[in-house]
Amino acid sequence: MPPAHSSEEQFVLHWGEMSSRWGINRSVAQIHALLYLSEEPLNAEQISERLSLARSNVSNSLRELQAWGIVRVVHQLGDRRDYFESVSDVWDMFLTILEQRKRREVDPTTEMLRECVAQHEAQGRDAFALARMRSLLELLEMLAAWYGQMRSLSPASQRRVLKMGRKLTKIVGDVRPIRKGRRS
Amino acid sequence: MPPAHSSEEQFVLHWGEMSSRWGINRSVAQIHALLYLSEEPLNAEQISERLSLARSNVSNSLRELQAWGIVRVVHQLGDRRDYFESVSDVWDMFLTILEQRKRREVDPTTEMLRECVAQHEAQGRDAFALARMRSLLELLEMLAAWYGQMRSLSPASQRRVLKMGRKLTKIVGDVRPIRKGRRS
DNA sequence: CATTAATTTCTGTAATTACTGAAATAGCAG
DNA sequence: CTGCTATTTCAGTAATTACAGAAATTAATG
Repeated sequence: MPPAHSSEEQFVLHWGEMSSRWGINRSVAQIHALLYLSEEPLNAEQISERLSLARSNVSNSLRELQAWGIVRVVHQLGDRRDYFESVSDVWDMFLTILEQRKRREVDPTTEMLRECVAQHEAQGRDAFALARMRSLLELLEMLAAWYGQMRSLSPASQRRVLKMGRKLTKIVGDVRPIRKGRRS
Repeated sequence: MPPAHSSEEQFVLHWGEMSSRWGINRSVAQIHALLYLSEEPLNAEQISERLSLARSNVSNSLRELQAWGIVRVVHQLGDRRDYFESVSDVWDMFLTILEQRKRREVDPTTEMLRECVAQHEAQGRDAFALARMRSLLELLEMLAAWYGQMRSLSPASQRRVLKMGRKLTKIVGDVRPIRKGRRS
């Protein structure tokens, strides 16, 4: 075991703690953190040792990370074990996670809403509820459309949009940088 | 109880199912869904009945919804019970949730990263790990900056940015709407 | 100040989710 | 085919989280 609490370990540990807020489990997050900081790929055995996790747990967690698309398997010559490495580009990683979250969290919700709206229209009873469902659906569709367009830009342009910020303010012609007094 | 499986109920039920993906619990989601579809505010008793949940559960869930800022308490004249209603504007609701998630999920992570980077610099051992932590931190800070600027726009302008989409493509001067062949 | 209604806090239980260790499977080397 | 190593699946256990019901608190009314 490496010297207790190197700052790499700090990071791995903290990343693991954050995990619950992000809706993934600790093992998965810790493994990802470890791989992200590691210059060379690691195999399951090494990960299992470093983090004191059961091999089976490591195996499953690695599978999940691969499903998310942020960890890849690579091979060393003359070694038949699987080695794993994290996607290195943070922007790429961010987009990948965003895409996955959209797929898992937003898309099914949109689909469900569409069905609810359709069904509600058919039996057409409560106009108020219908209107509310519709505006929710509209929002989700607008967001999805925007996301789709951003995604169609080259990574370079995506970064550019992100860095534009202030300039956007002018383009969009906003005179009043409103100061919402809401809550607190 | 309304006729089994009106589409309002469908919505409430489905919303409850989605909840786990969104990282909140079923009761909270169901209550929010119910309030969102309800034209008039409801009190805890009514909610408890409608959804067959324990009063205490309803009470706690309502508190959580208020903490999220998407449900408010209102009062009827001559009735000392608390009545609750959902924020009605979906855009407002969206921003509120985004803000909260940033506060709970992103900000602490950023803070933690800053500490890790500082500490790592101090003891300055593994340059590779340090570089990776730095680029992660950079990304988070960039996103936070962008978010801050968007938030400073008036709601109207925010919507405008959202609807711009295609136009942004030109402003940002992207010629090649890249088609990333990544995965499937 | 006592009574009653409304709400919250607390405690135990149920349900879910995460994890381990053992057993099974897959795949390569001789 | 046989033995060996890496990986996965599975079944049981531990830990966490969600929830119900009772008890306690708060607040209003007469």
